[in-house]
Amino acid sequence: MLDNLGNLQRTHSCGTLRVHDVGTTVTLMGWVSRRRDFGELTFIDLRDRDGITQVVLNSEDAPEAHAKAKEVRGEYVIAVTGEVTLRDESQRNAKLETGEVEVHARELLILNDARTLPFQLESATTDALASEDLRLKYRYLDLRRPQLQANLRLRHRVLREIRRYMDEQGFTEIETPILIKSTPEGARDYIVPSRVQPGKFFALPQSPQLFKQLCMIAGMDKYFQIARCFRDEDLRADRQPEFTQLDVEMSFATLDQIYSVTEGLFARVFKLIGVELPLPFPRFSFAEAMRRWGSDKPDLRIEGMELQDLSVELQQTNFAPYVSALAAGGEVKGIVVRGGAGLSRKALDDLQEFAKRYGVTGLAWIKLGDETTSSLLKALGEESVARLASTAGAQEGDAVLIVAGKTKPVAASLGALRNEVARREKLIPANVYAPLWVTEFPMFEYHEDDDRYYAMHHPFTSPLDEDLPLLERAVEGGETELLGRLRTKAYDPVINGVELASGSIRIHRRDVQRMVFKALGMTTEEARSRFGFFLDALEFGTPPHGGIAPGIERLLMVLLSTENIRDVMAFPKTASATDLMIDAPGEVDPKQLEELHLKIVDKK
RNA sequence: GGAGUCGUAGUUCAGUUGGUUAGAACGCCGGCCUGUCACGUCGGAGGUCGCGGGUUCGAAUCCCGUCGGCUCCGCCA
Repeated sequence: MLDNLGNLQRTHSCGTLRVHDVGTTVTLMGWVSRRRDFGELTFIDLRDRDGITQVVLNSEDAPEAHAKAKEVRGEYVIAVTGEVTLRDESQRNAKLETGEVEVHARELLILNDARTLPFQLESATTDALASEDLRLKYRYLDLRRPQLQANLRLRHRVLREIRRYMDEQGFTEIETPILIKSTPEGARDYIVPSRVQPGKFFALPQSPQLFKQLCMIAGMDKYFQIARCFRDEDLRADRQPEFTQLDVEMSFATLDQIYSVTEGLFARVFKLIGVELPLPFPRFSFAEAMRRWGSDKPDLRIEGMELQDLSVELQQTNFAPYVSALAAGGEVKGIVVRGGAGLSRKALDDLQEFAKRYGVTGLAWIKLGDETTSSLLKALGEESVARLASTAGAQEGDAVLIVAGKTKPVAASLGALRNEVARREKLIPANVYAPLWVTEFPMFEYHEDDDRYYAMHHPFTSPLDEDLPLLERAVEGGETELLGRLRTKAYDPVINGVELASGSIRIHRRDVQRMVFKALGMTTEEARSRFGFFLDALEFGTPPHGGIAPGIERLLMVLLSTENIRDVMAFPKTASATDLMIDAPGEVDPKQLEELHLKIVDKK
């Protein structure tokens, strides 16, 4: 039989009672975390979001409540009224915040029962949790775990701090529409059919990009929004189809102003976890970051292990794979693993397999142990190998890992190897936060498959002032190959190897915007049909403006040192973009389809 | 689109030359217990070995397909 709550009110939460509460009568409500039954004496660990309090039920003092406690099972919801008492010295529990006291129940109400849970919230023997699909199906149970509760509360505090800070800095929070129009470039859109306009579709925003620029044109001056964004692309450990960005845009802003607002924001947020970020963040151009770390988001917690160019050294040799890579305009580069001479054959094989994922054909190595060993010894000879190692900067006891090929895969593989080796060899210090800016991203990226240039950031990114003549020559003068050299006023703040935001100064001049569209192979008519409203807006006095958009989940992942984006969202989707709890996406009623003028052609 | 990996009681896992009745721990149910807090103790129930097909006298185990979770590459302006 269940009891009614009636007018009974909680006086405390389960995490708050302390020695100074001893002697008072309290009412607690929560979930039964554990029950320990000694016949005439029963203990219940009562849990709510704040913690756990031990409740004691004694057959002598409160026979009725004690009898009722026999019916109680795990995760039952109960209310307990009783007296707070001090525990004997020997009976205290240092693991509980409330462990110096306990509540002697006078009355117990069973507010609700519970089926046996499909999985144990916390495993008693190991910290092995139930499989993730099961936990996702019963996400509301998984969320009862104190760790996830703490994560969501930090998320709340971060969002609250962000709103405070942005307000202090004079920004206005403005909401923009969720039902907008599909834009062909960029990520795949989630689309929504229109019932009222047969055959037409809305798209969900990948970001409020154009709307925030329009807010600048509207004279709002400083805009922000904590905005949900939608991208129909394949997922990763740090990517979900819908995620949240702090979207920011400001008028008349210089690069330095945006850097400083952003750094101030991160500093404030990191204070929530007691971390003082070193300000200002060091800045590196994209070119320098790629050259030195093989990544546009280098993890600067890892000391050194920068990419070393070995091309010059190897040009002289007659080792065919390297000579031909160099002849084809490629590179040979390596990284030095301090103390890596001890790497086993198997470890090196593993690293080779790892490197191959990034499009290089092999991974050569040199180990400077008691004697020098190398996969290149036969091909190059002892002397060349020794010289190579010294060019790379390796010393006694180190190893050098070497890859060859086109510039991009070489950087990608070594950049990834740097992180992987550091992770495996435990070269990443704990509780260190290493921020930086990566700046001057290229404007365009050449795609071999369809022989054209694509905007690397988005087509509203402003080129560097000094590179504007290049754009003009490329577009008006037909020197298309110059597009690859064009640099932009785009910037990403990176902390611990995680790209935490992305932003740029935008194009505010219509002549420049037209040239960029043209460079992307868009005719005037195409540009008009896609972005006509925006090109119109640019004609009416657009202030210089720029902004940035930190990813809230990424930020929380760094704050909480978790690798899994699902740890920082309440209701995430699986790697195949489904929701196992609500079983979405799902089919819809044929009537709905008909109303929307849709027909399923092939269900497979 | 591609690759790797996992899928066995409610849960986490073990289970190899293919062979009797598929095990352990936790959880669950019942008994006992007045100071436990991962309580203890005695007893009990609980299995479509993800699903489908094949090979075989015989399949959790071998083969093919398929579904699902996770991770990575491509993708993510």
